[in-house]
Amino acid sequence: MSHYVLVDCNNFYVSCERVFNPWLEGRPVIVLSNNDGCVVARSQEAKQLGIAMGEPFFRIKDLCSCRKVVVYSSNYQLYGDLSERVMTVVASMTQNFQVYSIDEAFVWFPSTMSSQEVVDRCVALRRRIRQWVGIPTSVGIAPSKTLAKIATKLAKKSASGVVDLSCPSLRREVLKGVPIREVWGIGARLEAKCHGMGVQTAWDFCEKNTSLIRRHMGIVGERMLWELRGISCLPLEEEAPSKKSISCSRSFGKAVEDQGTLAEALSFHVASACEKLRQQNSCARAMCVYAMAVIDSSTGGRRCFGTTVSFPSPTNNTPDAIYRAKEALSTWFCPGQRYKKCGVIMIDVIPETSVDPDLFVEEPSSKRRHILKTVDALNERFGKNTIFYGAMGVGREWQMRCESRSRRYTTCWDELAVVMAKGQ
DNA sequence: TCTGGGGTCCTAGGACCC
DNA sequence: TCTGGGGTCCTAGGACCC
Repeated sequence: MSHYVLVDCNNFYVSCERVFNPWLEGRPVIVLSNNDGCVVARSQEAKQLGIAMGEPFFRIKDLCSCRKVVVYSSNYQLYGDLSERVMTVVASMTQNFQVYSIDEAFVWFPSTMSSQEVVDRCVALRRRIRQWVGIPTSVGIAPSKTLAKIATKLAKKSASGVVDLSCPSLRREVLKGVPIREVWGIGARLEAKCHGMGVQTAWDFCEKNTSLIRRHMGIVGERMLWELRGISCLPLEEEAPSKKSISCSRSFGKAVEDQGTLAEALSFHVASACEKLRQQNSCARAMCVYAMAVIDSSTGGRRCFGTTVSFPSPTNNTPDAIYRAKEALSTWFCPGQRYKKCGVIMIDVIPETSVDPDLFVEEPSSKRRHILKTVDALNERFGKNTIFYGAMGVGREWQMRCESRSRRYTTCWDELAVVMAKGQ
């Protein structure tokens, strides 16, 4: 039986902040979503204060100030960079691994390795991530990904930070104590369905008849069943597949009412989306351009405006896409609305290599492609938006709130950490 | 005043084809 | 009298994840 391992960074965003601000250790710390909307990461101390994941910030503002909770806006450049460093360490110590999210990686070890060898490797890996990057992790080991998820959850509460669920009898005891909602893939709806079938714990689920689960929960349910029984159905995906759609959107710091500002914000998102397309060597056949307006501030009622534009030929060309987005905007823009958010979604994304040249559309010359590559390279090297299109605007007053962002210590020359030598 | 952003997979049903 | 069998593609909606 081979071994699936999940390496999960503890309270990742909070841990990133603590790397550069050690005084945050032992204190309640939270990190907010974009636009300082809601809570997306909490330190252990903040969890103990009863602050829930996803809680809107304005509701706990008072609690935070009276309990001295340290509040950060999210700093994705910092988190993204530290995530890459963690993944580099994982890659250096393992053969087969999958980056699953910004703070998680699955690792696979062959059945020729004994459980003890796997545990030893995980302990070493965990120690090295902590020492080289400064991020604490929890590691779970099991015969399937779904069980490894459960093992990792237990590891968060264990002293060693590593939990091995390879032993079937141990697994049985553990699963009896795991509520079905905590199983990977069970959300609110499926939880209710499970309760309806008399399933309360992961173990209850394991004991159900396979065809019954198949009937009620489809192929997804059956896979979960086998995974929980220790038969792996979800393989390691080492190559990140290309995205089939790419979306860029943001809420505004304050409501926007004029077309010019909306056009700037949309151009900004189009530029990000095209950059992402080029990064994965893809083009989009079409693009959805939309904005949301508040129609009733008392209920938060919203109305969505938008259109889908088909490109004459699949593209990842920023200026062309900006032109089309502005054209689209003028078809649905409605004066007097208070827009709260806007964005674009690139759809029908295909590999650049499979774009057939169109006889009737002018081919983007190699010169134009070269310009885009150069822009991307400059922004990669000197920081996001070092150079950008005029259509994206300069002041960008529409940008979201991020009132308490920490410095981008590892990605911005102007924001490096400053170390003072102690005077004599 | 006030609630983020970015994705994936599966299924069912309709349209259409041979 | 009386209407097959097998398949694909597309879309909308549902559910979930971090």
